[in-house]
Amino acid sequence: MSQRPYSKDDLADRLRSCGINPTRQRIEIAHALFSRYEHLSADQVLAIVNQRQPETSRATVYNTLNLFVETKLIREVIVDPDRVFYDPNTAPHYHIYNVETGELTDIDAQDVRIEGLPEPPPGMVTEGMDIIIRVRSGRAA
Amino acid sequence: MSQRPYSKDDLADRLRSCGINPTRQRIEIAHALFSRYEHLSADQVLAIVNQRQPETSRATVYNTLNLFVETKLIREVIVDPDRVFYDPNTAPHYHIYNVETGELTDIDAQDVRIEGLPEPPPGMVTEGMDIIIRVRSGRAA
DNA sequence: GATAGGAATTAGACACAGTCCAGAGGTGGC
DNA sequence: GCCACCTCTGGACTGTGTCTAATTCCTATC
Repeated sequence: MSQRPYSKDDLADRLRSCGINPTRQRIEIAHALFSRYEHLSADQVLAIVNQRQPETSRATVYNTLNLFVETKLIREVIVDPDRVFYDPNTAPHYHIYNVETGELTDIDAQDVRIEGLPEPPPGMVTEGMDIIIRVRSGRAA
Repeated sequence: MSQRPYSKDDLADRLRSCGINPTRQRIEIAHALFSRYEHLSADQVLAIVNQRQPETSRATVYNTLNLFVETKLIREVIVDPDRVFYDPNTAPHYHIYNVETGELTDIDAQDVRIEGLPEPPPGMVTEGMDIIIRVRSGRAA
C-alpha cells in the first residue's frame, strides 16, 4: 500500500514534490481524495470540499483533478460514460465495477498474471493498461 | 471471426433472430456497423446513415444502438469519457486505444492468457471483462 | 380499400459533465 | 507600495445523450 498522507502539511509536501504549488484549494482537494482513499467523481470531490461552506469553484475542482492526473498524483478511471472517477491509488491495480450501484473495487495487480498481450505498435508507447470486470447481481449465466 | 452479413436481407434476419423488429432505420444502422466492421461512435453512425439525405433522427440512432447493446448484437466500448464507441465484434477480445488519435484496435482474446483474477463477489455475476491498453506516440518511458 | 391500434420515429426541449474565458484575488520580489 | 505572475471564480458555453409529445408507419381485421 502506498503512503497515505493525512495532514495538510504532508499533502503540501507531496504536491510540491510533484511540482505543484500547494494552494489552499489544491490541498483541500488532495485531502478529499487521499484521506478517504476511495474512487470519487469530480462532483463528489466538489461536494466534499464544499461541505462546510462553499469556497471552491467547480472550475477549480476540474482543473485541479486534471492537474493531478497529468502529474500522475492520481489516476483517471473510465468505466462509466456519464462520469470519470479519480483514483488516489497509483500502484498497479485493476478494477471491479458494479454496473448497478456504480461501486468500484480494486484488484491488486500482483495477484494477476497476464500473458500474450501484444507489444505496442512501432513508434507507440504504452501509457497504461486498464482491466475492468463488470459485475451485476443475479444468478450465474 | 463471426459472420458478416452485408445484404439488407441478411441483416433483417439477424435482427429478427435477436427479437428485434427490423425497420428501415434499424437495418440502416446495423448496415453502418456490420458492413464496416469498425468501432463507431453514435455521432459517426448518425453521419453515415444520413450521408445521402437526412432521414434518420438522432434519437432513433441512440435508441437503436442501446437496443442493439441490450440484445448483445453489438458491444459498448468505454475508453473515452467524451463518447461511447460501439463495436460490432462481440467475440471475446480486448482493445488498444490510441489516446492521441482516438483509434481503437482489437486484440483477439485467444492470444491472451490471464491468471489470478478474483471471482465476482458472492451474489454477483460477471457481465464482461474489458482490457484496454492505452498507447501514445513517443519514446519509451 | 378503409380503418383501428400498437410500435417506431421524429424534432426539439432538456439534463448534465466538463471546458472556456475574462475578470478578480493573492502572493512574492523589488 | 507597486508590479507581475499565478490561481481562483462565476457564468456562459459545448457536446453527448435522454425525454416527451406528436406524428408516421405497419399490420391485422373487417
